Amino acid sequence: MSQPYLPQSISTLETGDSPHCSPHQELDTEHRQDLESHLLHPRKAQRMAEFFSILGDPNRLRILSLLATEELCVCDLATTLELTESAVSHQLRTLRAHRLVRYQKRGRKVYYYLDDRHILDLYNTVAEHLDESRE
Amino acid sequence: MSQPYLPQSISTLETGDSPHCSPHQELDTEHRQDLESHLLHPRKAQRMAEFFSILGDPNRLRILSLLATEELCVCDLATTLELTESAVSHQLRTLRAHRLVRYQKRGRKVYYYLDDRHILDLYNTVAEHLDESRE
DNA sequence: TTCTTATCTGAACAGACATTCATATGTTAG
DNA sequence: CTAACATATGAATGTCTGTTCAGATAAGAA
Repeated sequence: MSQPYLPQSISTLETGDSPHCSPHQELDTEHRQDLESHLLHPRKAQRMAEFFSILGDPNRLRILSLLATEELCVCDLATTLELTESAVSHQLRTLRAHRLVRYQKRGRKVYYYLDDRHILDLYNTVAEHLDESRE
Repeated sequence: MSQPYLPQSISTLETGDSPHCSPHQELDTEHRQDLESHLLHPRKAQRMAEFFSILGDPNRLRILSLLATEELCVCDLATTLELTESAVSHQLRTLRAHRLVRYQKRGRKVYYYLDDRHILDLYNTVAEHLDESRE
């Protein structure tokens, strides 16, 4: 269905000799509609971006790496990561708000655990990706 | 091998009645070493975070969504996304620097295309994830 | 009750970052 | 050559965000 994204596909793009970006002569209507059908809707783009942004912090990733094995309380996370308990709590708040983690109170401690195994899939996919692209 | 991450695993954590976070009585050495063996190394955490951060911008995601179908020049991207060509160029610079896209000059235009199909996998995984978690 | 402990929260500060604007580079057409 | 076009780049600006600090809340211990 969809064209390959490699350079060889250039030929499928240029449907003639007319350049696209002339002042008032843009993409022909047909091609333009085709393009926009593949374009990510702003709302979904926003939600996906927010999701990726949450994983875009080293300390949040390290928290998740620990919670991937077992649930932990704030203080254990803080000591293991060598971070302030406040900093960890703030990060957990973010992770909680976006449903990446859940928590369960036991006594005066609060144990956090991963909410969704999908996170682990993503986590592993990227880890592998980075391993492949050297170092 | 690894423990499940669900609340039920609490019992496997507490190896006794001694709380973890007492002032000077932290995690017992054995458990601490076990934890740290699963902890993401700061360097790798940093690299993974940078990678996720790149996907953490709506306009970059929209650019990628278009390049997923076919390669495009800066001006076509700009008009389709209704962004300044300068803004698009800056974003492409970022995507280029982190090897998410490549480019090929043809005449005075520069055509960009995805560098790696892994990006699409990630993209789709998250898209599905967000679809599942309602809306 | 009072005193710790564990966590949370809001404000404030600093750093990162996306866009805009102006300008520079490079390419094709005339 | 010059003019128009496509893209790249640097500085400046406004916004977002992660941490720290101080204080609040809550729960067990004495």
